[in-house]
Amino acid sequence: MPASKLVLIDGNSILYRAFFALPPLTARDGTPTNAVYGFTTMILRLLSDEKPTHLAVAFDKSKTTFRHADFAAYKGTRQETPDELVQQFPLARRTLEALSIPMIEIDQYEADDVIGTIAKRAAESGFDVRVVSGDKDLLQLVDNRIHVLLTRKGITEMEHFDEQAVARRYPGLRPAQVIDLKGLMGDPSDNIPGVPGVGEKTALKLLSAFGSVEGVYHHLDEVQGQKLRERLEQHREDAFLSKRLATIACDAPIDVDLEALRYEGPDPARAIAWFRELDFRSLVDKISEEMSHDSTPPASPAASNGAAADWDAFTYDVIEDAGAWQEAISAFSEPVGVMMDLADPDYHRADIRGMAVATPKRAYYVRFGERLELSDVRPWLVSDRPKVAFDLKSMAFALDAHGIGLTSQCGWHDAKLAAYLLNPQDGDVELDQVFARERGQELPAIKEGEREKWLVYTASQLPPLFESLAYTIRSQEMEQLYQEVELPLAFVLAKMEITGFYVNREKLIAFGQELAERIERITQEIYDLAGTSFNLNSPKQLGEILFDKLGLPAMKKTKTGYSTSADVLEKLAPMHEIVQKILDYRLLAKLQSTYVEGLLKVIRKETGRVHTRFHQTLTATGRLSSSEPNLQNIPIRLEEGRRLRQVFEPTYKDWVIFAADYSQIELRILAHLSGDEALIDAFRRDMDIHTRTAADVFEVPPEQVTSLQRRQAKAVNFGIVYGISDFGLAQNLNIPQKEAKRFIESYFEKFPGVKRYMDEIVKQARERGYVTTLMNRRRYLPDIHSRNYQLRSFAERTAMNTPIQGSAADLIKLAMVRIDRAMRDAQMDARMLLQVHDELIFECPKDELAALEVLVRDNMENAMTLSVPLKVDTAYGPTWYDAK
DNA sequence: AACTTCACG
DNA sequence: ACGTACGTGAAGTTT
Repeated sequence: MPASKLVLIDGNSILYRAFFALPPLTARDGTPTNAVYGFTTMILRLLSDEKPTHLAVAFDKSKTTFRHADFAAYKGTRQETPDELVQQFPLARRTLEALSIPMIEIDQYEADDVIGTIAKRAAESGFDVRVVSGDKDLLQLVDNRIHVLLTRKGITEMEHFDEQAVARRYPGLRPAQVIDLKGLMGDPSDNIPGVPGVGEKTALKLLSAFGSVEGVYHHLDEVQGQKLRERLEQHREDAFLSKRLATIACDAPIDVDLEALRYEGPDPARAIAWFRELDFRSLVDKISEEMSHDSTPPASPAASNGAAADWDAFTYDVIEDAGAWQEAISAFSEPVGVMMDLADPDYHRADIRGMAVATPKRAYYVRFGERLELSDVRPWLVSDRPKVAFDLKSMAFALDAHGIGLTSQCGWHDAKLAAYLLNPQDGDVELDQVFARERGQELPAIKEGEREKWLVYTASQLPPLFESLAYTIRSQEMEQLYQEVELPLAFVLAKMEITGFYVNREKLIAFGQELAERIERITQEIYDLAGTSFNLNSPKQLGEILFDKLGLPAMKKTKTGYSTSADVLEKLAPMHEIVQKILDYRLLAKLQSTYVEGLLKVIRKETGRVHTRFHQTLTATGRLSSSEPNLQNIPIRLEEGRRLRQVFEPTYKDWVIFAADYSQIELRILAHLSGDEALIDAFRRDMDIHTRTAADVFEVPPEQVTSLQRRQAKAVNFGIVYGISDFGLAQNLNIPQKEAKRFIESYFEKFPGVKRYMDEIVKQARERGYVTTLMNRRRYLPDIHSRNYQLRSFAERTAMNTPIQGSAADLIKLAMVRIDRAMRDAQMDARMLLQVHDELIFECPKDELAALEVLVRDNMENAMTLSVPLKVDTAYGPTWYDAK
């Protein structure tokens, strides 16, 4: 049994040291945080290095202490504490609260005295004691059980002093003599006088000869040097006063039970939430990481709130009949974690074997079979009893196959959605990553034969996980976004995935055959022109043919060789017949491999439909993405590709495909966010925005805008939304960079509000470390402070783009939730099929078309009230192609 | 697994 | 002097 180890920290001293040692640092609201940051990193370092069993931080309580009664000028030369530091003391206290570290302070005593008193008492009780400070005075406390750690240059580096180390630092000095040393030398920083003319060297010599201040004066006549003797004589009072002032009171009236200082580790959720508030991003990661590695007691992080149950000791009951099920659920009052036991990791083809239902207190595995069917648990699953899942959409999908339709009324929460809102830049994260990051908890690996136990254990941990996440969601004002948008949307998306989109397989195959013939023909033509056959799909081989064999000029290089991208080939097209054919080949090959073959692979035999997956927790901006197949990038720009849309048909004869898309949604949002008068005016007048932009930028009447000018203005508008650069615009328009620069300057002159907004949002990103959307969706931009130009510029463009792109995502998501609800209320048969960022696709019986049009338009246009109107265009037809 | 290219908003 | 447009997914080649 190792001895108990008490670490005592001199809070004031460490905060001062950190404040002066670290460069200015602020939280998003401008509050200075550098001292707290240093203080916190130092404490975290101590926790991992020293592994204390007991811990406390001492603070000075009041400005005056018993020492001022003795000597009014004590610490009289101290500069006023800078305001930036004063502000950080309350933050430091809150930090300690968040880390569950006790604080101690006693009226009329300094932190030193508190530390000295407790240190001595603890040492007597057999503790190993470590005192942490930046103040050398504390060295007087050193003995064989008490060691002192003094900060060195930085803040986390510590010098460890035991008795030998003190003697090395002050040759021949015993710790108890530190006060005598101070008595003779004085200490300008505390305005302790000492004996003038006596410095460290002299004082040490005197003390090695006479042992103490008292000894020195007792043997004053033996002191070498007349001048020194005179000075000592003259300042006898000062010497004794100085020694008294330097002496730490180890008998302060403190009523502290040492056991109350026992340290069980912080509650990671609390710590992380607080560090987030302070914008200590690196510490959020660090604490998650450290805690996930450090699961051994006594520093078990979550032991204090009983959150992290012990895996080895974890037990659960198995429920196999309806009676046991009823009994189990009737006893739950708090939120229950639920994990479905799917037979296949792919939720689109998964069968439900069982279900884990658990809280940290009671845990069950529900096994479905003859005595208990899924339908028996249906009432509970759809009830409003609070339940926490991880990835509700997949659960809703799987349950639908059993006739159980979850809705937003069913009392569910989704920890995955909450985690995504807090850290969208992490992408689609798995359960274990969320536990590690949010709770500092390492989930056990799923071992052979322990699958059920793993599911039940994990389910039991979901409620506390969600509680942490929800706390932070609320503190970041994203509750509405979570409650009213993302959570209900999960059910809408599940339904859309379940519905799927009917694909006419015969048409698709016929289209593929047509493509195959054309590809065959064009391939032969290219080989003839090249004089050799090669792999047309290989940019490397193609580059050799074009640039080496045919001697065409290489315009651009990639990491690995010549670039053969479309924009390069387009420039080369006039120079050789082969180039256009290669472009044509690429177009056809893309359609064939990605769309015809790709789509054929994912048509479900049973339904004749494709069931895309919408990823709700993936993009950094809040958009959805779509995969297997991706139905958000079906060709439209070129007629050749657009024809693919003819294979997407309604499920039933006499139904139609109905499409509704927002007109210029991103520029309208920019108008709203920036408040730019010209832009707002343009939208209020419902003008063609690109023509209006061209008229302003090129200073011609709108009627006289040429098609080239409009095209260029359109590119400028895109550039603005993306976070413009002259280089990017030049590249896009294939014009000189200088000219692009003139366009941009001219744009900002005509739309000064946009310029102001762009400057402001970048500034805000720098100050807060993140940007937000209309619904408070947040994206962190750590690179905004990078010294690397490229990274910093990228972060700045992202700062400009994300509020626009993300707000558009908020808007259409909100519209989807409302449309779904309205369609259900109206008991429509029509179904929402797809979302493509600014448009929604439905299939609809012809006789519902008029009602659907009104319902959809109304909900899309009025999803939010902005300073410009929102405009929606609609269309319908027998196939997706015709809904234009 | 990384790279290139290209489809969409 | 630097070297980019914002957000995605899929296919094919090369390493």
